Amino acid sequence: MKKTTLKDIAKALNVSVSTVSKALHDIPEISEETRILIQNYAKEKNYRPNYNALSLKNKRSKSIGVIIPNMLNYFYMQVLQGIEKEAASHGYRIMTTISNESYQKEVEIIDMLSTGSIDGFLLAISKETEENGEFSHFTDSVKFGFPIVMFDRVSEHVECDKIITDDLNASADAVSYLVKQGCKRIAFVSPLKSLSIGRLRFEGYKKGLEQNNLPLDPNLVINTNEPDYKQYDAMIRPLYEHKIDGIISTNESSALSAMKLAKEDGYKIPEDLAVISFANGILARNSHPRLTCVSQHGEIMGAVAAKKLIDKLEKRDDAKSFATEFIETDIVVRDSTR
Amino acid sequence: MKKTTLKDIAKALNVSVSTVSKALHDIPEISEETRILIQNYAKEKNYRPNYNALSLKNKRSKSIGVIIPNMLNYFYMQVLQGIEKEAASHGYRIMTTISNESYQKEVEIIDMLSTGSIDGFLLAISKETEENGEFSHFTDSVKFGFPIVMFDRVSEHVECDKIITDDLNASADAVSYLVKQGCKRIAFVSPLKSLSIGRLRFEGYKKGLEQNNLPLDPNLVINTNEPDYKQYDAMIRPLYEHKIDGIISTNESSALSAMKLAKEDGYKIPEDLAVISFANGILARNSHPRLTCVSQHGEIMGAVAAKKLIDKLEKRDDAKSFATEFIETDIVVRDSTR
DNA sequence: ATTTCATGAAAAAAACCACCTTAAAAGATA
DNA sequence: TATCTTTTAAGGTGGTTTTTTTCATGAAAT
Repeated sequence: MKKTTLKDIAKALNVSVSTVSKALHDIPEISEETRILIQNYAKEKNYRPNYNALSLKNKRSKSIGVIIPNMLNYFYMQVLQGIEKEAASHGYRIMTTISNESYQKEVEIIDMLSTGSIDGFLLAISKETEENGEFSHFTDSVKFGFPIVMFDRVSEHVECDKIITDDLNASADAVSYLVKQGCKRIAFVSPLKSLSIGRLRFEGYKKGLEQNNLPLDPNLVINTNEPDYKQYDAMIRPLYEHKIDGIISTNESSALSAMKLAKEDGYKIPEDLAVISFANGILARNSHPRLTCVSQHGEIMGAVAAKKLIDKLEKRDDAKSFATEFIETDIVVRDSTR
Repeated sequence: MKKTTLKDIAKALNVSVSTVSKALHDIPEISEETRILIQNYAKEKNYRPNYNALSLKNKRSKSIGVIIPNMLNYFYMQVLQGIEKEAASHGYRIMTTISNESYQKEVEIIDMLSTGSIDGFLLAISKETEENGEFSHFTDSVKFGFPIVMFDRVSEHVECDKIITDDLNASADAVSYLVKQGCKRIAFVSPLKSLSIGRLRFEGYKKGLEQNNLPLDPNLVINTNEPDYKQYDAMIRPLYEHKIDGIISTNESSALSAMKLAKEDGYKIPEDLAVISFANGILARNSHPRLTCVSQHGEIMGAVAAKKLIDKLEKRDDAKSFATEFIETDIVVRDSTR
């Protein structure tokens, strides 16, 4: 079976193509009689306009390109879900791609999608790109009329809208939260040193200590770039020789590693050691004890980012001015803190 | 800045549009000199043919529509990752959508994408659709020339290619594995009663018992439809009054619930109770004890499904004949079994 | 009362979007 | 003149939009 086109309808009803088009758009120059006739027939044949023809004519595809660094990440999946829902509710479809943390892949994706397939990008910068500081593929894309809204992992070197977690303050708040629990020697554990989020969370940690008149002890800081598990354990273990009573970790699995090692060293959680972690994913809900988290609201971040891009595409938002929006965090208290 | 079109190049070099097109396609009837000139200019201007124009002309978009019931599912994300990689390697892009387990959403998605946006579908059937047995949107789609390859959750009522886990035999194998560990009273715990995978795993459980000459004790079977956590705990708890020594669960969180309750009842894992679960996700790797799993190779499933669809689209595969392919499972041994 | 012509509605035709294909024409060479 | 190369022009993809054409009506003129 073949999809019905305007031409098919025109031929069947013995009218011209333009008459059909106008009738379906309720344009008044078509007589009531003809219009009803055409509309009924179109409905009967389940007519749907061809998307490619529309895109070609309108110079916009009502599609959004999404670049995710890594799909096996609960937070990004929440963001993606938020994007998909928001986009769908505005009649946009999304093309999902994975950069796999590779700069080269990012370049290829942008090149491949900048051909009328999409109207703009939603993306989180890959690790490699963030490390090598090469952002011209993004700025070029914007120059060629494909607006970008970055989420979570952003760069100050690209002029575009950005939606991020207020990592700095969230981190500082986490410190304050632990202090209220009575913690005095709070460690910071992060494998995200080279990412902007890693830096901000570390800054927030320092700010939090300062706000609470606690000293910054370098012995209590593990700030590194994704080591393998064994290395990581070896780095974390010495912490426990410093009588710590609180840990802030920038991701879930760090927190789990730290808790595992702490238990081996005889710490009781949360009595001797309170643990709070960024990223409120599946692990946090299912760990023993269940993790207290700085919850990042990925779905909201995705929805906000999508909305922002769509506003830009539909000119409800000034194309020349860019804003950075912060998504609030919550502390979800579970069993790893008192 | 504006994207370069064939017309732009033609005007700039003072030749006709078709000359440019032919030159870029290395068609021999264009002179060496002209060809080089045009190709260089095109490269310089970073010319890319417009996707919509191509799709319109060729009546194919080189895009695949993917319908996932739920994004916050590690297994489906592995599948999606496999799909994306395989598709990208063949020059296909994917449009990712979420049915959110809803029949209505599924219908809308198919309707929205069957407009030239995509050439075919990769999908896992939503729970609601599987329950109400209404599949005409799928069969219609196939009739209208949009082939479907189903993965994981499939239906025997739709004629199309299917890629599934060999759930029945995987489940039977899991029983045999536990029996080899010395288990004699093996329980089956599943919240997926109404899904085809749930049924098959239960069949496999029964087959496995039979193969090992063990009786089927209804007291050892919890087969239900997604209860809430508390209900579920209440259903599982009575198991431990029946002196079970093994558990097969059809999903990770069931296994974790069961292990939690078992520990509360004084069972030691894996000494008193061996636990094996379907779905080899993040939870399994991070639980205490770490879960032995029937690993499903989601990425392979995605890649195989994508390959199958692309073969069909490019007529390397007979459009009229449909096959069901099984993806092998492995048992990944961790600490919840001996 | 008949013809003429303006008016306006309704419908059809044509142009355009960017690209590809193919048939035809032009030009060069033998 | 015939043959071969190179270029041009036309037509098609499905839709929207602008321009043209058609046709009926009614008023004014004969």
